[in-house]
Amino acid sequence: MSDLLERLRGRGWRLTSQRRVVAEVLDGEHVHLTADEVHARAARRLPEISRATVYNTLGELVSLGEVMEVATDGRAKRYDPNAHRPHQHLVCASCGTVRDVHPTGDPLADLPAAERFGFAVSAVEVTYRGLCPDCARARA
Amino acid sequence: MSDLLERLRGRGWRLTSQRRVVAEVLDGEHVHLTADEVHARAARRLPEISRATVYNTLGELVSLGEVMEVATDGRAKRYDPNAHRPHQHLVCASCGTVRDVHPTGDPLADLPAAERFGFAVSAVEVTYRGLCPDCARARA
DNA sequence: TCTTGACTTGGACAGCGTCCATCGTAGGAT
DNA sequence: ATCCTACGATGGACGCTGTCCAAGTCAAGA
Ligand SMILES: [Mn+2]
Ligand SMILES: [Mn+2]
Ligand SMILES: [Zn+2]
Ligand SMILES: [Zn+2]
Repeated sequence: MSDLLERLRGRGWRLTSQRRVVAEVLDGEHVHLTADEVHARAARRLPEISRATVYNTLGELVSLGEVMEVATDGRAKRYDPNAHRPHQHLVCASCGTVRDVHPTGDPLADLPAAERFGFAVSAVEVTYRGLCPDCARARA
Repeated sequence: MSDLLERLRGRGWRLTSQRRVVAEVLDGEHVHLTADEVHARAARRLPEISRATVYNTLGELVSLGEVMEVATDGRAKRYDPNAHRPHQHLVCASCGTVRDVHPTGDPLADLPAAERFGFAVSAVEVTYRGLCPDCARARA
C-alpha cells in the first residue's frame, strides 16, 4: 500500500496525514469496510479526522481505480482495496459477511447479442448469496 | 394481476383499496419502479394513499415472493412484479434504465466448491452494466 | 521562511426508508 | 342491516447514508 501512496503523489496528490491513515486502514486482503467503519478505524490513529474527508478520499480512490465500490444491498456501500484482480462476491444473507470469489467462465459471454437490446455492455457484476458456516450452524 | 389479489385474499389479506391500487400499478412487463414512483402512480387513483402504506405493501409482496426487489446502485430500490420467471438485469450506467435479460448458462455452476468457503450458496444475481442506445447516441 | 491553493472540518442538508401512536375500516358475527 | 374489533392506513418524527459548503489549515514549492 506504500506504493499506492507513491502512485498518488505521482498524480499530484498532497500527502496529508488523513489520506495516509485512510490508505493504511484499507490495506489487506478481503477487506470490505463501510465508509463509517473506515472512519472509525482511521479515528483510532487520528482522532479528529472528519467523515467528509473519509468520503472524499474514498471517492477519489474509486475514481483512480485504486479501490472498488461494492453495493451489497440496501445498506452502506463497502470499499474494497482489492481492485486490481477482478473478482466477484459471496455475501452471507444473515450476517452480511463478504468474501472474494473467482468464478470460472465469463458471464459477459453468456449474454447473447439478442439479449443486449442495443446496449454497449461494458461490465458485469455477480453476487452469490447464501449462509456462511457460522450462521448456518447458529440456525441449526 | 387479479389472480394475485385472489392469492392474497387466500392468505388472509384484507383487500383494501390501497392494496388494490398498488397491485394495479405493478401490473405489466418490464416494470421496475421505485417506491416513490409507485406511490405517485397510486396517488393518481387514490390521492391520499400514504408513503408508509406503499412501503408496507411492497414489503409484504416481496415477502410473499410476488414481487422482486432490485437494488440497482446507491439509489432507490426498484420493485419488479416479474418475480415468477427468473431473470437478470441490464442497467444503463447513465440514465438508470433497467431491462430484463435472460443469459444462457448457470452462474451457480461457475462457482467451484473450493470457492464456496463452506457457504450454503442459494442464489446468484447478475447485473450487466452499459450504455443504453439513447445515452450512447447523446454521448457521441 | 513565505505564500498559496489544495485539503480538512463540522454542521447543515437531502434522499430513502422505518417506526409509531392514532385513526379508520374490511369483513366476520349477530 | 348493523355492530365489533383486529388489522390496516395515516402522517409525521426519526435514523442512516451520503453530499455540500463556508471557513479555517497546512503541504510543499519558491
Ligand atoms: Mn472484494
Ligand atoms: Mn426485472
Ligand atoms: Zn453469516
Ligand atoms: Zn441510458
